Amino acid sequence: MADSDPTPATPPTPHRDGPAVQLELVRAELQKARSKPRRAATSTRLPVARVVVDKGLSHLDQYFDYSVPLRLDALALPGVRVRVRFGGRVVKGQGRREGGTLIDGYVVERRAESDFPGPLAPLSQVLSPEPVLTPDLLRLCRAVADRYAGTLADVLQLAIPPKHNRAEAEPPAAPLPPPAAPDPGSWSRYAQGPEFLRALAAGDSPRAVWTALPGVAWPQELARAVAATLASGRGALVLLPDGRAVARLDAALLALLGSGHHVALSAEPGPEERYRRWLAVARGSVRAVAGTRAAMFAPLADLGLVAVWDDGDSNHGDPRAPYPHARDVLLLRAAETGAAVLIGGFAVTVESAQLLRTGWARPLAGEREQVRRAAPLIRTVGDHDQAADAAAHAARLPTLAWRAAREALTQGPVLVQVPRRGYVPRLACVRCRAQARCTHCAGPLAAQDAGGVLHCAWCGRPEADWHCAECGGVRLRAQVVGARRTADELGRAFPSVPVRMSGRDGVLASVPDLPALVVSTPGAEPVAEGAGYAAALLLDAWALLNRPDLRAGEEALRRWLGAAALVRPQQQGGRVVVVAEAALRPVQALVRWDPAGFAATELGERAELGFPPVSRMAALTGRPAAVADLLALIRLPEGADVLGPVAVRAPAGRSEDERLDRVLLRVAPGRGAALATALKAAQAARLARRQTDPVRIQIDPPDIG
DNA sequence: ATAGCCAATGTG
DNA sequence: ACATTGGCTATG
Repeated sequence: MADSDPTPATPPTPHRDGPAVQLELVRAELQKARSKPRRAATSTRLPVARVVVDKGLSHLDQYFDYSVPLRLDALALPGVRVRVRFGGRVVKGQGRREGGTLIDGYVVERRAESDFPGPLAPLSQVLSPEPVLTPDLLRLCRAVADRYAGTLADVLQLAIPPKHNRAEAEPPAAPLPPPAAPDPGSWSRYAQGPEFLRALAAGDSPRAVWTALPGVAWPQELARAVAATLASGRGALVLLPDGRAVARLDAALLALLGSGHHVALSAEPGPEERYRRWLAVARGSVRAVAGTRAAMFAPLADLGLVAVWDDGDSNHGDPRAPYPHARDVLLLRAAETGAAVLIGGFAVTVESAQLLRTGWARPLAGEREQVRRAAPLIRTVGDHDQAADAAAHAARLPTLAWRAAREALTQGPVLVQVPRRGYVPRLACVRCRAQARCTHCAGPLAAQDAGGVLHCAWCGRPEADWHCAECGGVRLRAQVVGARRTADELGRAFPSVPVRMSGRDGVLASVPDLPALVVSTPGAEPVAEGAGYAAALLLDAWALLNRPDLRAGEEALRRWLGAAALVRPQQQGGRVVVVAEAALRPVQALVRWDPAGFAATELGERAELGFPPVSRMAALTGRPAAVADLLALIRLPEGADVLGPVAVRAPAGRSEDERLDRVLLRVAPGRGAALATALKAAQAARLARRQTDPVRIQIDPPDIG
């Protein structure tokens, strides 16, 4: 059929306009004008290119065959980026095509013939000879698309960075020979640590959930795991929640291995450098990657280890369709390649607890004695006890916190964690902490700037004389005081001590080992040089715990552990004061430094209540009619629950008809794949019926109120 | 999505 | 009789 393709060869289309390119174009046009349209000279051996087009529509999630013009025969190899004409019309009688738009795609296969009965359009252009979509990467992206009920094109967009000519023109570097297996280093603090490294170096694939001991050794420990894997002749991939963490592992890898064995893949170096490094991975020049979530697709061949640090951090979830999660993509890769798995952090997620419970992964944790040796002393204090000292009282510090800070400040820096950045004008009852809500619509009340009159943030009604619906109290307080104001107040409470801030507008990587108050929002805590912080105060802990989220407890503990891990061990005077009720489970888990136990308990509870990750869920969000339409089309797997729909709050300032509904679908463990398939089919059916009002589909949504 | 095709509708 | 518009369809 390709032989009968009568399409004339299309002149190369410039993707960059320069004088030379334009001249070439003119020449080509002239030639076309002179000669009558003639049969395309197509490649003789494998004249058909199977192409995945870069369009995310779910009913277009299929391959399209194109003929390969002779001039592109040698270039249009599997994996290369191409440009094709898409959506044109066959001119009657001639079987010739015209119109359509040029879109990008990738060759996935060269074939002798097509099973498409109609005439094939020719490839318009090969954008670069670089085979970026390798068979392994294609298989992975397909698996991710299926798992998340998304399209291959959407996933490819996340997996393959935009091309950069300059970087591509550089010749590939030869890979270094594997390094020697490292000694265990601080892994010997873990009973199973040295054995884990030995197994990696020997080419085995152990799988572990690693509860990291407090301190700053984890980048070195991850680096050793990478080095051990490289020593076995295999590749290693480590994902971290942010650029700062990537920089730490990068430094540890450099120190352990020197340069040339690995690359850091994060947004920081800019698109060209990022592509250069990605290419170094794709070309096999380096065998180890430390990166942020986009690196979850890094095209490492012969993968020996996939690792993720702090998998509870929300940065590991990609916010773009189809919303893949770094940990889960790594687990897919491990299942496909048989690679070893290391899921590490100070905290343990319920997802990791489930891997332990099923026996799929083994725990890798310090013995009690090691924990005692590494962890600071942790004290709780209820937040009704306010320090008598006037300044401390103004800074809302309980006596114990105030004393701990004052003493520790003679020894070194003190970390103060406050749970959210900026001023948060949400109000709560001083007495019982219940949130102040509108009597009409139950929306949150907010303080109007000067006058002090309360208004509902949802319906805008003023609330003249508020009293607490729970306890009848009449006094309010701001639910969370932001980092800036906390810093101001602490500055007044400790006038002789410098105050530094780390948060949204400026994250500090580290602070010197000198007396200072370091006010930070969770996740932005700087590392304290030297021995670590002398103390940490975890303020307004109740606000973290009261978030209306299934994960509130887990998330609060994760954030506290992250801060507490930066404090000196108890023997060196390290102290943590958490301002929260001691009876609460996450608080107890912090005091006992028992993240794994907490996660196991939490998992048990989720199992009882039928919550994820024990059951699998999907969230459908969209306009009510669209959600109902999709719901009507879906053929749910047996035993599926439909929860909702409930109205989710319309984006601020939008009108009523832009209100969104959300439905949660819940299936038993093991039915997740069936649910994804069913959703994808329903979505495709909707689009085929031209119901274009969008519905967002999220598998395993990270936040489900 | 999006371009192209056709039929229905509107206009001179 | 012809132009304009809206719905429908396939995309190689």
